[in-house]
Amino acid sequence: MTADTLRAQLLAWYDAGARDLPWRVRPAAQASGLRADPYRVWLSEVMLQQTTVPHATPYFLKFTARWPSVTDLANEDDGEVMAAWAGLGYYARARNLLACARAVAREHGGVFPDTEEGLRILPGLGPYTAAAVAAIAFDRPGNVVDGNVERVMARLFAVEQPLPDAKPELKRLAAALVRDQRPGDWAQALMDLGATLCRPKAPICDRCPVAGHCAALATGAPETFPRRTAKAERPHRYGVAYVLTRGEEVALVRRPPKGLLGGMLALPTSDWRSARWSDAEALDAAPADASWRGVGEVEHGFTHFTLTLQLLRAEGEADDVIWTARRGLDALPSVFLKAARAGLGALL
DNA sequence: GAGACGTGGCC
DNA sequence: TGGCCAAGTCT
Repeated sequence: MTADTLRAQLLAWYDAGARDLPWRVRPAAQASGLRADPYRVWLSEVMLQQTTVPHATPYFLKFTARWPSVTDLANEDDGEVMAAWAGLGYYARARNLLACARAVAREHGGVFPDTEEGLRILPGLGPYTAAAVAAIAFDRPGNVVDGNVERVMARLFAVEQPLPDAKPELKRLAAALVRDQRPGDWAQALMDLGATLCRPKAPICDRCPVAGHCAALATGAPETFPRRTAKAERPHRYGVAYVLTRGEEVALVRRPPKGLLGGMLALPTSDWRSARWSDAEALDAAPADASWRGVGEVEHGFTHFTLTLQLLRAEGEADDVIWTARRGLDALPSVFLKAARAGLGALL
């Protein structure tokens, strides 16, 4: 059958050239009985949600060196894990990571459930991650569908319906290719194809092992798949960030546990709104009575809005802040690291 | 179920 | 340079 031919071609390509990634056990090694560690598979999958391999890899190495097992992670303090995650983004992932590790440690004796259904209940494991961990770590057949797989399906079958409406159809097409044989390798082969050859822009079709099956290639413009509906434009917001120093230390605050940058350390800020802040308004919202002076601004793009942070700097005292040495600033999310650097640099 | 939720790289 | 994009989940 065509589907089985396609599978055989893609798996052969994967066997010959699977990427060597720190959390992966390559097919040849699996043949000698080596299996992937569920903890490492889970950790990598969570870090890779909406995140590129180059960005996630150093974090994965840092986490596994510091917390070699899920129990080690479960026993760590929240602040330490949030600080280690700083810069990776989507911080709800870090909060759920800890909640999941503690659930596995407390309710499952430190052993991950070995089925998709069992995994799906854990915090931070949605349909994709539960299926991926079940397939990769436990060799459970399942339909592992992420953005790569959606793109590959949209191209193989030249799906005209635009994303995100096409998601159910793409998932159905992917399901029709799943078999009981080598489910983990199949999932990773599909994702490797999407990441290396069947890329969003400039796909490398002349090296694709399944180009002969690709309806999008046959149209002459494979890169135009998947179709997408136009996105709404991002609004702009303004806020004031306060860089308060006491000698070599900087005043930080802990953000509320939910919402944007929830649970992370931050510079004190005003509210964020659609209008720029006047000097008087900015002084009014300051966390301390001090000789504030403007030291410029920084701009930062979030997923759903663009933020301009007007920077005010002063030397002084304040209550309810966390005084932090400059070295500790690497626990800040990128937006505040950028603001802190700009504000402190202005003082030199 | 539509919107919230980060970041850095690329062209 | 600014919009697009990357191994999604939660509410």
